[in-house]
Amino acid sequence: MDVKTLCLGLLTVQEACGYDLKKTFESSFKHFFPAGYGSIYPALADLAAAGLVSCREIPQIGKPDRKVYRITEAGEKAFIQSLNRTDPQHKLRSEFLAMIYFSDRIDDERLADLLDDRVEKLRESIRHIERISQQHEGDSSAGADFVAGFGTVVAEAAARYIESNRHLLTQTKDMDTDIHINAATG
Amino acid sequence: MDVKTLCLGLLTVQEACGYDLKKTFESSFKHFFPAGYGSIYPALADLAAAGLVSCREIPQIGKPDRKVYRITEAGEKAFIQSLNRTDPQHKLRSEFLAMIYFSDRIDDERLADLLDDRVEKLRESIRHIERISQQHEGDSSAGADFVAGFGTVVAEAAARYIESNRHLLTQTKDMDTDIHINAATG
DNA sequence: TTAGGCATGTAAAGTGTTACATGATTTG
DNA sequence: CAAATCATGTAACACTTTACATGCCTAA
Repeated sequence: MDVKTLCLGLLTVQEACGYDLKKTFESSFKHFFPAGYGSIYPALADLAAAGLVSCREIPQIGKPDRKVYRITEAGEKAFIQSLNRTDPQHKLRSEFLAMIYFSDRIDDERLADLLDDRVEKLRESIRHIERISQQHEGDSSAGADFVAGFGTVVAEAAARYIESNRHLLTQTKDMDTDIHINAATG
Repeated sequence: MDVKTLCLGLLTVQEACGYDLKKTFESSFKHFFPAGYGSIYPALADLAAAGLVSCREIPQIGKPDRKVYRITEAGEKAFIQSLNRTDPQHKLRSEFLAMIYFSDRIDDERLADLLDDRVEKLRESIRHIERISQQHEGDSSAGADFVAGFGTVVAEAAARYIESNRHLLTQTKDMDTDIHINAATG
């Protein structure tokens, strides 16, 4: 399940050009599978070379030709196969948590900024998911809804955890050392 | 904040060889920053070449020499700097969610397996964190505790979300289409 | 007039993953 | 007798990120 396969999957729904796919990545996949032009365009070229998609060039004025990709029968098969073959990974790589692990080496002001920023990014992610869910209102698939809900729930849990436990990290030590596993209900 | 910087950070606490560091990655960082020998050994070599750590070789019988790395003053400085310079990322890349997005193309049996596996991995991760927290009982830093708690809370939220909403993905449709944002407690 | 949207890509650098290669000692 | 632990690393591969390169149209 790399960017290539994901592009193939999106093309099972609708034909699209690289620019379109990038927008879909930005809206629906951003919170769990980010991708930029640098991976999408090469992916499409590879898929075309492998015969899994066909490409039709639409001339435009003042812009590069729009290359519209459409999935082939071989592509459909390959995608279904990849859904059944792959053992899906779920990888987190958090520089944020790595830093916090060393919080005793960070002064309180900087630490507060780090925590504030992270919470703000989580809240922004939640807003983003809400926004796109409203746009797709009604016409979204069960999978899309599930994935959006997952992102919201996990981001909320993370944000609440940070807010409820950040006091444990400040160097002004008081003796309240309980970790609040159950945060206040939002 | 790459593997290199993280190794440097661990060496601010205690001198260690590559093998030791790998164990620390396995125990404390596994759930948010995995790393294997293939990244750790080259990282140590780079750090030594840059003069950020020194290396002392201890001869052993029947094993390769144990290379014990100790941080230098330049290394301490570089680490503190990296804690203040870097804008920390927090990246998720989930093939699992990508697959679920296309759940309407997956048959119910396979889908159930995918969801079961993910929940089991989340629970295993929670048990893992609990286990290592008990081992470090008392002598762990505030940062380490915070990061462990974060992992637990987020994994629990994810597992509960999956359990509470998986019925929405099965193709045997009943008309109950509510997303359960607030899952059952405990 | 400036920012943002539309539309394509390449090239190099950076990083991580996986497989390979070796081998004694201890524990079950 | 098999598996795990200790202990090192390299090499090839995969993949992504970032910067570069181009340029018009539209809306504020």
